[in-house]
Amino acid sequence: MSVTLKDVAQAARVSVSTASRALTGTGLTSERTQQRLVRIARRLGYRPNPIARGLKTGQSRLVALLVHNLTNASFQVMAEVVQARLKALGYQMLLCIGGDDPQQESDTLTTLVDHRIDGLIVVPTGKNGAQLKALAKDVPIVCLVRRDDATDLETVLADDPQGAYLGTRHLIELGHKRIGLIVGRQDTTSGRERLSGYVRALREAGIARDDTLIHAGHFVPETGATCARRLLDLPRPPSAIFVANHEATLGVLRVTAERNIAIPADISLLCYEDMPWFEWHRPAISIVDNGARDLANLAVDRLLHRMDAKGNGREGVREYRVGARLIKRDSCRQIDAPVPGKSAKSRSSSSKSSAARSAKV
Amino acid sequence: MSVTLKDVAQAARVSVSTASRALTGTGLTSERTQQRLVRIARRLGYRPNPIARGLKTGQSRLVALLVHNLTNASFQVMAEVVQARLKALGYQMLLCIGGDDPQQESDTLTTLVDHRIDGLIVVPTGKNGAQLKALAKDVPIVCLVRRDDATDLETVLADDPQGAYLGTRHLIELGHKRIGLIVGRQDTTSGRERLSGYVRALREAGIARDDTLIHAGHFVPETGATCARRLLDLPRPPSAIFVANHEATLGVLRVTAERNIAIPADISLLCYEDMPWFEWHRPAISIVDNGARDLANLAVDRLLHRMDAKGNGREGVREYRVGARLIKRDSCRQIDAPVPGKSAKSRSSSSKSSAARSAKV
DNA sequence: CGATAGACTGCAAACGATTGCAGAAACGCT
DNA sequence: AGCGTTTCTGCAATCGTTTGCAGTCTATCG
Repeated sequence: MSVTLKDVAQAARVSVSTASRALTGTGLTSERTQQRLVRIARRLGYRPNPIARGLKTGQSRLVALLVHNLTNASFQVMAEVVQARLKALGYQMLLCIGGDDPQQESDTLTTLVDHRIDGLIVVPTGKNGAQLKALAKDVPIVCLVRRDDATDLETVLADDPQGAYLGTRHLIELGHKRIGLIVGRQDTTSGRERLSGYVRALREAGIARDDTLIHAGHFVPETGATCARRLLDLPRPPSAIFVANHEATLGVLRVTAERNIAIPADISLLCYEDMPWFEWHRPAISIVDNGARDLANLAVDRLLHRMDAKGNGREGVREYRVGARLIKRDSCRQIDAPVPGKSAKSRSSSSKSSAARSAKV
Repeated sequence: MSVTLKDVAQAARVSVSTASRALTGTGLTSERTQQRLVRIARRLGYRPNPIARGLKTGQSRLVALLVHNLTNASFQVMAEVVQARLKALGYQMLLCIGGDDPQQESDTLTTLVDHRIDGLIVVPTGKNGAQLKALAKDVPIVCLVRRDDATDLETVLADDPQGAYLGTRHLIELGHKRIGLIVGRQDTTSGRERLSGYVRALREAGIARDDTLIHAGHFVPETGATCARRLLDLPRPPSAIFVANHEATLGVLRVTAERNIAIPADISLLCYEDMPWFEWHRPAISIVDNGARDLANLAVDRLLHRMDAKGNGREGVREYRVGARLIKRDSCRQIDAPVPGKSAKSRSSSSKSSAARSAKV
């Protein structure tokens, strides 16, 4: 069917081994035959068979990326970045979707090593540490976004403590004193770390922590809705909500829309992790960007590094943090300074919705 | 490193060939040895090496899916569906992102066949027909969502004429007479077909086609914004907008928000292809669902079919349509019947935003 | 001019499976 | 018992590469 090395060798009247050496550029052939073979190979349209090559070399030119889903915007950009980087290097990406389910993760992992992947970037569920550790002996592995505490794998993490800190500080600087926090489950690293960043910012600003303003929950929109309602139903509702649970954002938005609460006039909103439509939304939604793109890039860097330095001793650094950054858009507003009689303009601009709110809430 | 067939054979004191036959279940071994070998293989943790197997059989157990991006929600669910189906069948999915760029598509295609993929599902750019056609001789291929007119490949398409027809009819049934259409480029199948569905519904209802209400453009949010503005700036603006260009939706939404136009009070909005947040948005956005999930499933079905019936003569059907369906949510409203003096309630509910609109538009 | 190093090249054995062919064993039949 | 079938097993080739080893050739040096 397709043209093989043998065909090229025959056409050039050399042996297969010479052809191989010339085309892989192992430098053990004379300049002249090398060039000649390259030319002939091109003319014949020779393309090496990765399967045959893989059988001999034990490499597949396949790198797998295992994420939970593709709904999460961060995973989307990670998949896109990883795929683009790898393709440029002549690798193909095997994209696997594990659904954050340990069983699926485990199955997938075994079939992946069966396929002799050359490397793996994985967002671990955290429940298959032993297996991952074992596989790491055969295949370079880099963990992404989450750490699997049962392993000592190299891990690329978002700087959630810092991100949450930056976000909270931003709100504080805008004059907010009562800041609601909607955050992820506290049995996840990101959930805990974001809470701690929030707390730190508060502490630095000398604002007392108020636990009625802090709500943790699952990574689903419903969480956002129920938490938002609780926050808004408080006797003294917050003037800003920091939704540090990406998946909860939709729920929060729905509740504010239902209650006709204007953003940012009535309440400021700061979210976590970007979505393509955030900047198209009116008001455009300010966020703390977890740096999905950078995370993916760094993960690829680290993976490539390990793939090159095959099996050399363990290195020093095993955990990398990618800086988070604040992207200010239009969903957070400056709280009127406590100086009276100067806030006429801003008040009037929000009067309509404030009225609507007091009427409905 | 890992346990090979030879190891199993040795442990069982049979030849490699017998082991192979027993484990692949080619039925040429006695029941007893078969069972024995299976047991031993399991005990030893034998897992066949797909690379070695692939070299001999010419199969890789790899199926590729080539889409334009992962931002589009339809592609996301397609990727998830395809991956899930394939995994269940013991295939791995190679996900490639071509960015709707012919050059990238072409490159990707060649490396994919290099890797001896067993099958390919592709959303074609339409510019590499010749190449696709050539590859189809070696690999089963199914086109998805778009047709490549230069080929006679089996193709799974959304029923866009019907979808657009359903959507338009829905709006007409709600009493709308002036329906703005924002649709995709007219050099794409979907762009043309959706326009035709719209026109047909209008014709059936005896509504004259008004070309000032029809805007076609690229598949980007900006298109939505500019088209929406044109529509709204019309002397007699439409009472409903049908955004039959998925990517344009964000732009439309932004413009209505900026101009404080209430949906559906001031204008009804019907979109095309679902997004996870559409039902969380307030108002929840009504859509015509293109059936991404069904499309993906059918594509997999057809591909598997071709992969089984390897190389048998061409069949009859080469084009499949997957039905679109209307999902009614809250962004389209019934236009007040032309009977006067009975519309007090609905008018009052929209009065605020109408006022705002007249003030700003 | 002969020896020797150096630079290329080819032979053949892998890699781990599948598979055609032929031999061996078991069985039934006359 | 002898023979033909049937059923199972093993040998060895094969898929397309890579690579250790040994051999050939040329050039250089004493």
